[in-house]
Amino acid sequence: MPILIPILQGLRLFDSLPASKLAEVASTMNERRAERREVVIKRGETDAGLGFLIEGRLQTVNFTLDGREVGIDFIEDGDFFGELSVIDGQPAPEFIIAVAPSRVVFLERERARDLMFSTPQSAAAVAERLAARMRRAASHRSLLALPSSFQRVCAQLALLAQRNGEGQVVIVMPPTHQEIAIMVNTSRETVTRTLQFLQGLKVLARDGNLLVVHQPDTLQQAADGKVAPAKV
Amino acid sequence: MPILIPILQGLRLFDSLPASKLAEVASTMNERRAERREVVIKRGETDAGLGFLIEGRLQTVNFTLDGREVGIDFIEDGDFFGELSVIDGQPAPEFIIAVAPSRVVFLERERARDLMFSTPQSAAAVAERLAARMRRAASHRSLLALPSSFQRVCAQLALLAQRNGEGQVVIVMPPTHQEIAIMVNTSRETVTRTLQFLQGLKVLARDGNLLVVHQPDTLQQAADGKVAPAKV
DNA sequence: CGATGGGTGTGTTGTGCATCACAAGCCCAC
DNA sequence: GTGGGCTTGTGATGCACAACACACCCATCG
Repeated sequence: MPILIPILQGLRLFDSLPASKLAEVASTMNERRAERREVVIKRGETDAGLGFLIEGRLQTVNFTLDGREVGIDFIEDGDFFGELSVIDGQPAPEFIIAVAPSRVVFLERERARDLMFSTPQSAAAVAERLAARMRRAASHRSLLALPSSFQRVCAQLALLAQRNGEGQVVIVMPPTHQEIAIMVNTSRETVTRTLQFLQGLKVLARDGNLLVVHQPDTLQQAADGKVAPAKV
Repeated sequence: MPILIPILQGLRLFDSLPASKLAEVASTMNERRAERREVVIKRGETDAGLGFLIEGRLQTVNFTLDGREVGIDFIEDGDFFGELSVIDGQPAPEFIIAVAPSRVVFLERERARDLMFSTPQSAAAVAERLAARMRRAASHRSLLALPSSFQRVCAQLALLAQRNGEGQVVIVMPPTHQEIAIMVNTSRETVTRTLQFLQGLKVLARDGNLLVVHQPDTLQQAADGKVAPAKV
């Protein structure tokens, strides 16, 4: 799995590891492919180990008692996941589901723990990753406080957008309306209507499996409540 | 500050530290008192260091662009806070405010970092703490997905409730309605109405600066949507 | 090539709750 | 005490949006 090694290095977890050791670790990891909607880690599992997302996109979701889906976070390629159970040995608090065809590899729990805490550098790198996640969670929490669902959808879109090679701002493999809806506590229909509105303003345009953001600034203004659909 | 030492030990961050070293660390920490509504850490600060809450209760809050308050989390006594900036050196993402008269101590940033990552045990303890926070954040996220604000208030109350010495379930130093409201994305008035309803059912009762939960199970059912106020 | 099914687009209806407005407690300071 | 500041209680109003119900689109697959 030669392609794996640069990816692992990119994670900074393994900086202090000699290349030979890294290769050995990589050899113990088994790759797995996940299609859309496939569950990668089930809630309640304890031994899934530490996962790395090579490509694709995952979403952590939970379910309320009444069966409603709740989206917690998106995991983009290059990130890891399932670290909570690795760290504290407790069951996974939520499901992790592929929202795009994905390639993942797992590192067995004990091995991952050893790597994480064996050196101060790697421990610090792990802590930094967790801190980054906490910050994401906090900003997402603020997003949820936006008064109108229209704003929340726009803000979430702004978070998903990235600048690609040609200087365009795009959302690759856009999640379905439903998947966006559960992230921002709204209904699928409201997401549809918001996207319709934005496309009407030429802020967004669909292009195959790419969602092009033609006016990132307008999108941001919409998230801030400065642009809103006319009231009927 | 002799009382400080058992508290620090309780945090498990310092398990691997000899008592003499611990005493030395404790001596570098300066205690501070914070009254209600006082800001303990400002958003944007980078050098606050690692804080420990000896007694009282803190709340991490943020503000949306339009000036609306957003409650992120409550910090109970015995916990630490401000760890994100210590770990990654980035500015604090939100404000930390005392919601009850509190005593806090701070450990200077570099020193805290050293302690956190000097040994694998302490690094693991830190990671476990962060993991616990992530779990709290995730469950709070699910709470926010509850369809009715009535349920969200009840669920938040259930989270705040603790069993005290006499086997009663109580909420000590209950936060104000406003402080609860911003935690669960609702209005102060709705919190008031919910509490009125629960008191009418004798589920809750006010007793000085104590909120007694007479029927914890009913409270939980209310959070699950099984008990609700009659529609007008 | 039609069938199947997941995803998307759109109108309608009802209601939960934010918002406003103000009254009434409560508690601390002076 | 008594005043003045936060906190809590409660009614009236309007509107945003969830929920429902269908139509339509377009992949993919036998």
